[in-house]
Amino acid sequence: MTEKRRTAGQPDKRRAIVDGALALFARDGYTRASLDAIAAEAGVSNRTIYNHFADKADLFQTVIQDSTRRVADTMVATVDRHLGKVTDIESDLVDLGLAWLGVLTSELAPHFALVRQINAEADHIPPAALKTWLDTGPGRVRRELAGRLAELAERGELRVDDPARAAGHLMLLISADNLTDRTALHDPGERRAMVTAGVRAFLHGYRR
Amino acid sequence: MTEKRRTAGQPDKRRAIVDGALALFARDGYTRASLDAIAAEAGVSNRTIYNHFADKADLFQTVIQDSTRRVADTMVATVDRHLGKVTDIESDLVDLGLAWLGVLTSELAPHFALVRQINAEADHIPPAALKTWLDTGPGRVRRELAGRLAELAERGELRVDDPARAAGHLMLLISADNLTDRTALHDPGERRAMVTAGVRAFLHGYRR
DNA sequence: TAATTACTGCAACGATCGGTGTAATCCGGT
DNA sequence: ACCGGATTACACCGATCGTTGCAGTAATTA
Repeated sequence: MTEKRRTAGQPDKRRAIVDGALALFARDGYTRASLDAIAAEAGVSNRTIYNHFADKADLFQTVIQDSTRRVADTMVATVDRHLGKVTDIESDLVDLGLAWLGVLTSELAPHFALVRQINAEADHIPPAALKTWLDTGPGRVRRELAGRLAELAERGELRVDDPARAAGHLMLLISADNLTDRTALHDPGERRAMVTAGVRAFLHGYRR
Repeated sequence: MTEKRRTAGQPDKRRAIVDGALALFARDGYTRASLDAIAAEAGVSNRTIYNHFADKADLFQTVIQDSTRRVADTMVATVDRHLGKVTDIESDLVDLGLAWLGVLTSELAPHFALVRQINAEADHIPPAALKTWLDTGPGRVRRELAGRLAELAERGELRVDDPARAAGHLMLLISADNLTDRTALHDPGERRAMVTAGVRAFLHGYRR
């Protein structure tokens, strides 16, 4: 044996399958996305999919784990890049928010459609898999952001009782319109307005 | 003719169908929910569904419109009840938040699972239907809440540049954990903590 | 009473889909 | 040149599903 294999089949085929499956699962959902369509999207035979994965559910969970790890890596790096050294907290948070929205509309965009599928399909996903996704995906990003906010609190820049909750609030406020009018994400002016308003709300609130 | 009919069939059967379809569409999604299962849930013959609706898509859109109107009515009434006369803004907002979460976990809960299905299925829903849903559902509630916040701003209680955006922020902060750890919604202590933290963030922000 | 309407149960059709078996082919390693 | 695993195309099975047709029945109306 020349190379140790963690999984069956050729790695490039496996990658093509996972990528194609992500595109179709994200757009069509678990039930509507057929394995024939996924095979065609991946440029692979239907039969080959079963050489790499036990069944459709196995492929789905693999796609979730793979895409989640990639996006969480990017998100964590984005948080560290913008909150590693903070000079002006308001403008730095705005920059973080703009970078955040940049990820939402990047080539990683299908992942967030997949997240919507997960949220809709939660009752039909094994609880253990849901737990793993929550912990390695949004949970991990939130912990990273919470740590940065705690640092800023120790330096006296912020007043944060519960860093994890504050991180959740900031994530929501930065991409507020992502949950209602998603078309706003593609207009640069709207993006800036949404982020600045979110950051201002996060910092100052609406009292008085 | 003794009574004018806006739609075919007997009204009670129609109501049973729409209610059963809501339960199954919300839990299983559009594709997975079968018309046989919906008919069984409604205590109605499969064939009767086609007496009231053209096809599955027609039923789905009807369910969306029906459930959306009901929930929006409840939400608007909740907003008016808690923000009609405001004495202590912080405690009144907390009460609104608790009532808000009460709706999320009430017998109207299936609606919000349906909303998750809509968000996942958006690419497969006619844009006109999506627009109508957004306008008569969350949009309507947000406008109502924005009007109340604008009142409070005029009275000098709040500082609000964009009432619609502020309303969106408040809605997000009040039910922050609804988008990640939905199990927190069923623990009274967690609910109170989530709402109070959200309201405090909305009013005061995290600066200093 | 007669007629209209709605509901029901059942069968059936065509299509789609997940999954499997099989035989042929391709390709890297020895 | 040989071998073994990987890939492919194709056919197939059983199940599910949306939808329709049809005949019978109950209820409401003229």
